[in-house]
Amino acid sequence: MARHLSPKQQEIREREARILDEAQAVLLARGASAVTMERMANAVGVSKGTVYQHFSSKEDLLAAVLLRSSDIRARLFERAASFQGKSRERMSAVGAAAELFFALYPQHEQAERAIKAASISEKIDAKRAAGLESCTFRCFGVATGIVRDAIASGDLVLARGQTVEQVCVGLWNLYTGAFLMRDLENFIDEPIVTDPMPTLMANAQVFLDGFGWHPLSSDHDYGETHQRVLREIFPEEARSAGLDLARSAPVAQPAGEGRRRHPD
Amino acid sequence: MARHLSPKQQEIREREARILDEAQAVLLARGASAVTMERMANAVGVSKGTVYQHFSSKEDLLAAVLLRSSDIRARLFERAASFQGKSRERMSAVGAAAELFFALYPQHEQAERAIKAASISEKIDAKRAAGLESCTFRCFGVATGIVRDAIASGDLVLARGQTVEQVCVGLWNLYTGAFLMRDLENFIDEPIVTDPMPTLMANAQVFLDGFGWHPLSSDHDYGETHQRVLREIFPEEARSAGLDLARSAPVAQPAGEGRRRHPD
DNA sequence: GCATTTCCTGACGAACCGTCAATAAATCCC
DNA sequence: GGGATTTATTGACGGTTCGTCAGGAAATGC
Repeated sequence: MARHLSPKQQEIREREARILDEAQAVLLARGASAVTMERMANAVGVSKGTVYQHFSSKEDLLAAVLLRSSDIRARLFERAASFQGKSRERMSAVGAAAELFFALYPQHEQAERAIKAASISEKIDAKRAAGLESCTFRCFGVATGIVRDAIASGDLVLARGQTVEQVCVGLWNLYTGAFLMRDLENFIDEPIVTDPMPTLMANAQVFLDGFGWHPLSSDHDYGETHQRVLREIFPEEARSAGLDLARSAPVAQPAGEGRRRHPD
Repeated sequence: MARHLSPKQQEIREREARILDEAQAVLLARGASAVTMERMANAVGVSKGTVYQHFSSKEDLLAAVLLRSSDIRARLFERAASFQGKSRERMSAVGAAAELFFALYPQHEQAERAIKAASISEKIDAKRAAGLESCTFRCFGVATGIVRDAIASGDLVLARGQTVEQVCVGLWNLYTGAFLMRDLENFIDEPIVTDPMPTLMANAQVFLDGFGWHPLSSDHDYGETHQRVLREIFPEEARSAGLDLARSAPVAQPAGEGRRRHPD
């Protein structure tokens, strides 16, 4: 990595971060269409041309926002995998990491949708595109590693035709589908699930039960594991996310009302 | 419903369908950014202003595309629920409907992403927005009905804290997550799953096994059920989708290569 | 066949993207 | 320090698209 940055280079680098901060904030508050290059320029006190020196296009800027949060997600996953416990507890720790990420970086989904809707991946810097891909692979790598450990230790025995990837893809789909749902519900009046998060966690455990990954959820309190993961691995993050570290087993809630809507 | 349309009204109505056809085709072939109001106007031989008489904005046009396919999806779900068989077979039939829809209307996801990325739901006609919402509820209604039947017949016994909605939301998330993945993979070089469809179907069964929904997949060949559903309920659609009606149990495939990419 | 309503048009203003020649600032080197 | 050279910055500009609307064309009513 490049050490010894000149004052100017230092300033440029820091400005890039400020542009990303601004883009992230606007993305979350007013949607991707409100992220205009001119607005970003004004927000950090430069002209449009200068913003284009950082990002080759609007899509590239959004990709940079996405890359920043994707990297954080990959780090959270990697930290989660270091949890000391049985294989299925470690996988649950990754689930907790996903939940945290979901709470802490709500603009991630927005950015992802905006990029995929508009592009035309040619508009994104090749290095950034490769970085994004690599973040996804790091996440999958963590998950497949845990599944392999589970098989090696005998906690998990895959049935004929089942694969390690299948387990990971299923969990990934379950989570991304739930994250998608959260975002879509900002658009409709009557939410389908009142509180999607506990439902998601419960469903992930059901899915793992379906593979017969031991210990089954009937034999172990994964809600407790989840709390332990938050306390032991992510105390800082859990606090910022406003998660109650004392709450117990997460299950679907009966009912509620008055959910926030898409801000304008 | 309005009967007796004057020739002019007939023409207007038919023109609207042609605009939707064109938008759908362009959406699929070149992405949402290529769907411009002027292009649509030229495609059907009218001026831009006339297109705006049908759709109040570009987002509204895309919402109309989405509504058309959403309605078809709801119909497919409703037909699937009429499959004669055990409760879990009926739920598998809904899964088959989802698969068919997925294959037949690939632009659906594109439209959904484009709308949700840009809007600002205020830009969409209220009636259309309500229609979209209602399609989702019809789909969920089908699913919850089957789950309730399963409980009533004793095929499914929910554990403490589990809810009917949880089952449906889990399946929905699994499917939407997988559909999302298919689209995203058009953007990356090395696909994570070679053939996502069989993996998805297998995972849905794993998920239902996790709830202990009888008969378990170890006691019944749901691949065979799937084929029967295609033959008995959706012969027409399965043929257009190019699905092999003779193929047996769908499971994850080992490997392959040369997948299509985002067309340009 | 004429009055009225309804529909259609394309020019227009506004917003945004991305470029680039001119200008300003930073850096290098003696 | 200061002049030469490299690098960074600016904002006006051309191009595209959105959505509007006054005026003209076509359909409908009587």
